[in-house]
Amino acid sequence: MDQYDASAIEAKWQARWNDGDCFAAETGSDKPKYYVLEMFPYPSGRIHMGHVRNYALGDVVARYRRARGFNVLHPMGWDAFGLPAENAAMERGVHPGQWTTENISAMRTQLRGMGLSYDWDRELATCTPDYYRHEQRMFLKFLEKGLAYRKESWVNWDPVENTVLANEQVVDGRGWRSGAAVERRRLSQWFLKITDFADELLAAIETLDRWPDRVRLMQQNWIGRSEGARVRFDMTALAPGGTESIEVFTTRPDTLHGASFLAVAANHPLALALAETDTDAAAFNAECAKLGTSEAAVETAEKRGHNTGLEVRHPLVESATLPVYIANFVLMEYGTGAIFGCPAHDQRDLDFANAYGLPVIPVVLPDDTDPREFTVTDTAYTGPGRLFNSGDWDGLDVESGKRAAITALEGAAAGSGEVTFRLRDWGVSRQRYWGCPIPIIHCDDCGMVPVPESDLPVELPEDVNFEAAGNPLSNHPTWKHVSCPCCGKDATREQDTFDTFFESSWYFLRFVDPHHEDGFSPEAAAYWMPVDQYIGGVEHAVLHLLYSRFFTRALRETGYLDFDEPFAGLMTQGMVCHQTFRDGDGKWLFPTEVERDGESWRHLETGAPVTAGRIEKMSKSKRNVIDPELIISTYGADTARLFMLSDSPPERDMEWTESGVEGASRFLKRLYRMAGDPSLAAASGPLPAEGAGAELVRAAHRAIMAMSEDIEAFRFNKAVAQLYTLANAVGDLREQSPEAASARRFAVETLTRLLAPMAPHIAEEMWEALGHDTMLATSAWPDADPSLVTESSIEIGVQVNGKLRDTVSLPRDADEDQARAAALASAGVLRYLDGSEPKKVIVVKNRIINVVV
RNA sequence: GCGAGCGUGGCGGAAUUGGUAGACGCACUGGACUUAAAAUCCAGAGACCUUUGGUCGUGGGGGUUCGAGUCCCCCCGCUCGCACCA
Repeated sequence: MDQYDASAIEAKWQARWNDGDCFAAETGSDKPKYYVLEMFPYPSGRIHMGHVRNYALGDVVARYRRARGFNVLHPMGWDAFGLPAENAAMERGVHPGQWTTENISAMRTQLRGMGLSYDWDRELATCTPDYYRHEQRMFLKFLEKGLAYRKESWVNWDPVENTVLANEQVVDGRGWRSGAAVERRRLSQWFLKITDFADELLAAIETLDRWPDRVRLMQQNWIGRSEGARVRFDMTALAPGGTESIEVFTTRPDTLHGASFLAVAANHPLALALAETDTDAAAFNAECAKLGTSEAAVETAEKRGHNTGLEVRHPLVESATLPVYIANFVLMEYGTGAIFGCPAHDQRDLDFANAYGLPVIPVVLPDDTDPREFTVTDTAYTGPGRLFNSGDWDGLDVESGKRAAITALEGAAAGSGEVTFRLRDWGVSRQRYWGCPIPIIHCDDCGMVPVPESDLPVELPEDVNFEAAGNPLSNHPTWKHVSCPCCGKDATREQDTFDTFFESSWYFLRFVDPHHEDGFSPEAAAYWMPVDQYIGGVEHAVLHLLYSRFFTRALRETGYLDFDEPFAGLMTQGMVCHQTFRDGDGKWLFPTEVERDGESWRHLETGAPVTAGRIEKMSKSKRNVIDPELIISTYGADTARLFMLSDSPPERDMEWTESGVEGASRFLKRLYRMAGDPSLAAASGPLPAEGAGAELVRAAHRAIMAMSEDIEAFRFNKAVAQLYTLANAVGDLREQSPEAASARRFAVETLTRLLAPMAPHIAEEMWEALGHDTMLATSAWPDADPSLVTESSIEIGVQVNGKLRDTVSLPRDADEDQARAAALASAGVLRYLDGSEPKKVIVVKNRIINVVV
């Protein structure tokens, strides 16, 4: 057998798989289905190591399930709308569509070179009208159902580029490209009513038992459900803006008797009304608006307020009144934009009360505390206890107090129990060209008119100009001008496009039926969905994964499908990291620019010393990237894939090292030599039933069992270790006999089949070398014979007083007397017994023997 | 601040319900082969000691147990998520 030539072998098998159409998902199969999906990539132009890891993981699952007899759906596509395409258009004058298409074809070639078992017939790109026309229709259905609406909201506006910026594109308050100070601007935006599903999305998290706890928790926190009460405080006199009362949300209605002030947000309607006549209030509001809500600003900002001079009545205590402040720590975005302050039991309220000399009235008494000795000065008490200073509620615990308060509020018609969520509706409008057009027409007479279904898709115009500032769709001379579908009058198209998360919220449904004229058929969705295993980066823990969960429900409400959860199993992979390097000037260097110099590093060309820095996530800015294409051309795709799976568990960050790649490559070459051993091809006799050869056969069966368990539990690093262990066992069998050769052949064949999901090309080549004319890609997984998995005798540790002193070899399942006798006769125990009887002997079958002396 | 997770050799990491800590790999050391190197193969390897044996050892300290990486309590450190959420 020749030297292992990765590129030739890999090309050969990729062609054969392709010719055999080996990875097509079957329609109408009676096999159980399995849908494995990796988060589809943005077509940036080249794959990076994160992709390699993601797809290597997914392909193991796909190939394993296929071998296990499942009808596997394993598709790939392109999340093809987005900002980088527009930037390329502006910087290089190339059309975003052309740029994207070229990138897709380059990346498709790269992915094909990895030998991933995709059903390429289902490939999709979200930027094609054939894809986005379906989501335009979905949107119109949402609109019909009241799940989409338009309203004014605040956005980050870049005054130089005349466009909205995403939060990530605002750096230190300035546009990332223009450098202009970003303005807050109110714009009419489309929203999807994800909040309608807040309770449902939260409750169903419990059913996602094959999701990482971390992600489930993040979604819970993001949705942020709070139970409490809405309380109305009436003004003592009519306030500016015709304000008769202020509504407040609280989670602690039990502390109402401790209320000593009311505070509203600086952009609360009352504050805005006051500002019209009160210059001090106006100044305060302006100051609050400037402060911003950045982490640092919040941390250092003191609690400040503006006393409006207005007063409200306490809703439950006759004749009691409270002053009303505008306060910088009250947010309009949460609850009602107003709070009542109970300084004794809320730290922020206490800080505020101390700053403005407001009363601090404790109403919750910690257990076993004397009320006369309980005071609150600097630290609010938020723990459990009994109510006091609270009239009828005195003596109640906090939970009972909350219920009593809600009952009392309802009785006084001053409030009621309420649940508030942190989750906000999803704003989907973007002032961008390279996205899906929102299928709405604005008519002066008819208002907002949906584009009739027969006119879909609303396609992006091709001839756009990126030279001018602003949205190219608005600048286009003709595109926006249409006649109103209702009255026929001149009207204009909506010129915003959808947030690109819109496309990724349903692509997994398009894959199940990629040529269906309605996007997908309910039957195909019912058969394939949910995705059995979804794999991708944890950075989508909230956004994409929450949007998709919402979208699935919205599609349920609009009759597209009849289930709730799109992803039954989720695995979040860790990042691929690499050492960083800098030269003497602190400039980042590529790993390909440096070489080892004993213990340290030097520049490959200049020889200048190089500082090796931290191991960090691969990123262009720090240049600590390795191009997958370089690895594949040097070592082959199998090596890259195997190394990705070795050593580190998939959910953890891993370090890409040259020595690690070398190790994986060495191992594959060793296996290749093993399979090419001519003595194996000649071996044809029966497998040995005893002796060293039989032990090797047993080892192979153990490997099948262990490997299967490890793959199913996504412990791929351990699965790789099983391969090494079996390979070592093959090497350890020195016996030269026909029986040994048969055993060796069986072990190497097993090894080859177990290797196939991880390093599929070389496994096929080995399989062929072993004399087979079948393909592993379409072969069944080997079965482990349970009777051969267990070893007949085991080494058991013998402890004296809990410390290991010896080991004894015992038959499996040896009884207690036998184990005890063997232990007491062992040299390690005799040394400690010193002729006397042991106090006690503990025997744990097949595990341990502990002699207590 | 709140919430969650994690601390195991030089490194990545193994270790069912508490039961022989360090599987497997990387790096390392020695040997074989070679004129030599690479590759390959074989062997070794937690630390320390008075080395047929012993002591220590899973971030630190205590506890439960015949027995603790694993369970309980208290600290220390790191990572991630959310963050003026009423």
